Amino acid sequence: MVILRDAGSPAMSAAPPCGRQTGPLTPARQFDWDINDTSVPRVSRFDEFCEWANDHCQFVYSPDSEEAKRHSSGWAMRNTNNHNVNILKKSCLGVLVCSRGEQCVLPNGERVHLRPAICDKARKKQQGKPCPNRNCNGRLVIQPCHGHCGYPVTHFWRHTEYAIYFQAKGRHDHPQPEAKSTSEARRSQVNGKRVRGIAMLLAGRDSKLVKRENMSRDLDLTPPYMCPEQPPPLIPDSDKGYSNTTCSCPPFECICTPSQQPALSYHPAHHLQQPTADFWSQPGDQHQQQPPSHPSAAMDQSSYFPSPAGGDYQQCTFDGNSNVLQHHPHPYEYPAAATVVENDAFGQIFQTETPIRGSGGECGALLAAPPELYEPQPNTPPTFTELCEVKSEFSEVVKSELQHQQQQQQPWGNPYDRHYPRGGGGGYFEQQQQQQRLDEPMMMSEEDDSLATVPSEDARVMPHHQHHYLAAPNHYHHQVESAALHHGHYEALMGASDHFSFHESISRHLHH
DNA sequence: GACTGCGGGTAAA
DNA sequence: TTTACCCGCAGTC
Ligand SMILES: [Zn+2]
Ligand SMILES: [Zn+2]
Repeated sequence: MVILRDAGSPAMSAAPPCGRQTGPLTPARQFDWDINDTSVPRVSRFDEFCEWANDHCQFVYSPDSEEAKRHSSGWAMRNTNNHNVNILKKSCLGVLVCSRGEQCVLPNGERVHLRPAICDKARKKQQGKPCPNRNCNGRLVIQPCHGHCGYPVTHFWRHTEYAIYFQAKGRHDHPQPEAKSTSEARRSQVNGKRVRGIAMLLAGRDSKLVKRENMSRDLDLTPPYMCPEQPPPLIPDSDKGYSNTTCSCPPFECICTPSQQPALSYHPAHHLQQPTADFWSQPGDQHQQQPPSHPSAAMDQSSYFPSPAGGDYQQCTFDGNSNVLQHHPHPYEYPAAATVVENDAFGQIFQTETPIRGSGGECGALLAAPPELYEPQPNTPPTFTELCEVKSEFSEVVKSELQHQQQQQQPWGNPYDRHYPRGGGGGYFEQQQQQQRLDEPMMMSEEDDSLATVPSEDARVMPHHQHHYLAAPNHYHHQVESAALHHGHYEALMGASDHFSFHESISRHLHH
């Protein structure tokens, strides 16, 4: 069954640079679907893959999109157990920055924004290592993400036979980490190759990002086209009982107003491109659930894909762990994705003639480290091997120095931690935190589980452990000329606020 | 070794 | 009950 939407519908799609699609720009975007919906709309055109999705946004990718199949993202997203095999949830790990913060400036004026390792073990190793900026004696620390109501931004991925649905919740309150391709390139180049674009690397930028940013500028894309500050809420206000200037942010159900938007918000060139939903598909007669009562969803509401999550809308949800499965003919699993080739970044990375060694001393404090480690060697840009050796050698030095600092009651802290000593702080928790830094690099996040919320009613319908991905034919792709679907679902955010207490898990770790 | 996805489990609200 | 997080496993690269 194919349901055409009015071509002139207010729901017409916008055409941001990321997830680009043809169509007029429309300031008001609305989301016609939610990742948790019982059914999601079929679309006739897909979004271009958006590597730096930010803010509350949604995309529908082709099932053939390698990036989408890999659930890749420029942000460092780690898997989260939401106890729902049909919807993959990932949460942001933030960015690896220098503990000296603003004081640490690379020769090219950029700052160190490394990509946190997804693996906990690897991430632990990263933290506390000396800042790769030769002019700096800071250490690498994680700047956690608080972009989703104080919690890390979350990404949700859902696969159907016909498309891959993506939904992001939250706006990153930290700089972009280096792109994955950059990080991978660096790892693969650790053995000996001379690194020319080190500043670029350390700043966490690659050609793709730069390219996108440039594209963004060229297109003069500004909110609301990129990321509306106040896009329509996913759930009609009337349904949730909020005014349209508020949001619901569980578990606090905060009432945010536009003025409460965090001042610090990073807007990569991301885009709220929505695919054109030409019709709503009906995969079968099962689970005909009432579709969302979106004003914009003026279509046959009986033709939806059943949702693996089932149930109704939830906004700013943090996922439950109900075991919800198959309720839907196209479970989440799919064949292993093919390798994604991202080589242009690599090429460009090593073209910049910016040695890591700078001339100045932007970062003043000295560290009890072997002087040679920091001694300027103006004519010999370091290789990554050197860099890693330095890191490695220095890690022990750092460790002992940290212990010394602790003894001296002058622990170094992560200025990005919510419990970073500010003013007169220094309570029990903070002391514990400091201890944690010394004994064991802080494990920032692990798999958090959450799920794209799964209403329990529908949850029980799904059998457990059926992981079959049905190859997605593209046959519907050209069936209908577009009407549009788009959106701009957005939930007002609290953003990164100091009033949020630091993660309980950290505290748990501290007690060990 | 690192990334990725899965999933059993805990704790707190 | 919901949600965030812990932790281990297995497959892959
Ligand atoms: Zn630094
Ligand atoms: Zn983030």
